[in-house]
Amino acid sequence: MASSDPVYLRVVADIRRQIVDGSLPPGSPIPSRAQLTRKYGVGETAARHALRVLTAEGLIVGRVGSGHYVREQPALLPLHRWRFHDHHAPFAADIQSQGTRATWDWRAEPADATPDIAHRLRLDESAPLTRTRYVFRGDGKPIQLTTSYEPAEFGEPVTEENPRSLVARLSAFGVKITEVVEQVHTRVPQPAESDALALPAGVNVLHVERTHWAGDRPVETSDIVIPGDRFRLVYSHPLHP
Amino acid sequence: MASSDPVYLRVVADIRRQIVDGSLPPGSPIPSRAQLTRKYGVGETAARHALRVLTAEGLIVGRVGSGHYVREQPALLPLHRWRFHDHHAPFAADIQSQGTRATWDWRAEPADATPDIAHRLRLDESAPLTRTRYVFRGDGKPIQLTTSYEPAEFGEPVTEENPRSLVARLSAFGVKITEVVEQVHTRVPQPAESDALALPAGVNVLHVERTHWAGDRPVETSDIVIPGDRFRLVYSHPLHP
DNA sequence: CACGCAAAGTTGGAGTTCCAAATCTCCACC
DNA sequence: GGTGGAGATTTGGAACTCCAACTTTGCGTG
Repeated sequence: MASSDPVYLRVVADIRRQIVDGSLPPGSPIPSRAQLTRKYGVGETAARHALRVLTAEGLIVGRVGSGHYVREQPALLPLHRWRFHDHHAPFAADIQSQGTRATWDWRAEPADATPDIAHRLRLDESAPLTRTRYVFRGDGKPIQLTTSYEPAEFGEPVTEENPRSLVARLSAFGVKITEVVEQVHTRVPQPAESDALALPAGVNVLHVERTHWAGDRPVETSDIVIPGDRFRLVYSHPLHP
Repeated sequence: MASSDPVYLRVVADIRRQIVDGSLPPGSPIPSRAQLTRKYGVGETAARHALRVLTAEGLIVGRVGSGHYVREQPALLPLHRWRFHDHHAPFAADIQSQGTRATWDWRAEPADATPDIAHRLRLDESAPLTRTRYVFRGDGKPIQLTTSYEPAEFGEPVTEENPRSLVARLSAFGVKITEVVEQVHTRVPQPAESDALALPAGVNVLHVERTHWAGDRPVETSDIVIPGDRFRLVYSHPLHP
């Protein structure tokens, strides 16, 4: 920590150290702006900026009228991605095993392929699709947003009366799913997602791009958006030599 | 966008919209602070704050003396997590297929188990371990940090003269690896990681916690840290009915 | 003793100003 | 035509200030 770099970084580094090494456990109050200016001999701007940076990093939260506090880090609940793959809502078993009530709703509607989705499903642009948007909830609060796309020719989307899994629905068309591929990356939430998932500042999402394949033909693809501060994805892979 | 919410958010929302809808393609200049104050009729603080927020979101970058520009979003290179599992450096094949030169170095040393690692390897606290730190580079620049832990009893760590894969090394001890489990989450980089990986502001890392199992015994566990803005993890899973 | 209210403290939005360091532009000079 | 330098811009750090909205605390009154 060179003494040459910005003073606000000195404050940030000092508080961050205390948080990560445990001397400031979750819930502890952070000195107020006024106290920081005195304690570190810096101006309001630097104190304020330091608090903002720590907030953006997700280490602390501010409560208007009260103060800043070390953020309670929620436990990272495991989502076992393959274990329940032939389940209508693979996530439900995991969520419920955590003692949380899992619910979800969805809406299917016709849509035209965007360039991205057309590429993922190897279709022509603007090909007719069925788009289904799911909101998965734990104890009523949204915790996963999924948008699923499949070629319109598979007709009958998921309905209240026909809540069968994808594998079951497609087998009615003689299509046998042979492989699932998931691509995971992380990104900043879009405002709508931030809103829907009630994400605190500075929390990224995990974005899973899942594609079901029947042989070498992609038959369904989804975008799955998950709060990055509350879940971890679990993939297991047996080795047979 | 209610007209009641902070003015700086009006600026943020307007610029963000132009970036995501493509009217401001990567590389385009963003109006300067002075121009923003005029254009939106706000004060310096609001203009400055808006630029800071967009920077933290990773949408723009500032260059001192020049201006702010829409950030070039690097392509998300795929890392196929299982395909090369019995490879000394599974990532090398993927990196090289991208036309990038892959290199790596490492240092093995004895260490005592931390509570976390002890739990993951089902050992007693402070049990003796071999800790190996890898730095993987693409064209010389660090792109992946890995720390691997295995019980000290497996002796002989990876050396220059003995660069065999984990599977091969352990089979010499009669230990046959049967399963690999990877747990993926995302988090803010630690300062050291941010430094080593040269991460731009606002970029999270993907953290993969990988454990190799021999039956129901964990025999190796690693923490793998990857820049979240440049890679996506690819997991594929065959379905056999 | 209990209750309510006022005062004090705190966050977050917003404005203004000053400055160092880097960059860019353009013109004058060779 | 090329080169160098001066001046204008721009970012990023920092200071100070004002204010609305909210929370906490503690005191005084019934």
